[in-house]
Amino acid sequence: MALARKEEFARKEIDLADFAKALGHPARIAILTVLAQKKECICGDIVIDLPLAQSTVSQHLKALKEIGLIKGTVDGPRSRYCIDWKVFEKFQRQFDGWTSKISELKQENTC
Amino acid sequence: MALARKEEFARKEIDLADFAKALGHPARIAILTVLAQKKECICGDIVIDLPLAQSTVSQHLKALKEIGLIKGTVDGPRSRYCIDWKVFEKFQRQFDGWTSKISELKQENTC
DNA sequence: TGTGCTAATCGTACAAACACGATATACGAT
DNA sequence: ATCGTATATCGTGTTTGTACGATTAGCACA
Repeated sequence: MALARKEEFARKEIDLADFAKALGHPARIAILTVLAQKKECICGDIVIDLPLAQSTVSQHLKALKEIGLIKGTVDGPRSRYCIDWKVFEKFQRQFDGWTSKISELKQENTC
Repeated sequence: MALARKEEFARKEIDLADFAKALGHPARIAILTVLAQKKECICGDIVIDLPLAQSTVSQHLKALKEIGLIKGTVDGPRSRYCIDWKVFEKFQRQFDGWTSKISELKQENTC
């Protein structure tokens, strides 16, 4: 990233990009999908489902947690994760807003 | 990426992640937004709008082109770019499909 | 044929992402 | 107290992304 020009963009663009970036790896897509379909989602269950080492999965979980898409609680010796639907839906609305905005602006193009 | 375990995920997950990744930088969000609102979008116009060097913008354009979200044509000494709405909408549908799928599976969670 | 413009590509530097094994931590059970 | 299990974190190597200046390539026009 050399010198993170990122900050010079509009807040909206940065937020949207961060959300997209969080979904920008198949492992994280897979994790969210797994989390959605299990009621009690323990870290180990996810590790089994993915073709990755435990430590790598842990990293992806951390990334999703940092952006707020998932929450985690400690339950004895294990960790339970779940999607934070409030955050998820916020991002979804934001994304929808952006796509419908640019779709409205859509013009017949010249190329 | 060490050794690109990426290939071991499902095609659907990879496609979705690639799309998200393409949107995973504010510059590329900004580029698409600009492209949507101009009929004749010349590379130079985009460069002026962004806080980045010409060569860097060119790289981002290339990335968007590679995944198919935009098309480019040469027009004399300049380059014209536009969104490939067919591709854009394809990805949008894919994303919608995924979000509604996981929303349906949504359970009251335990954490 | 040369000049001037636009945009792509090259080379480079640095930062971040990805992946793993090894280790540390935290807890339950014995 | 000890052991076993589950998960997080650390250290490390490799790859990819981001950014820039410099150069190249293409085209229009004098």
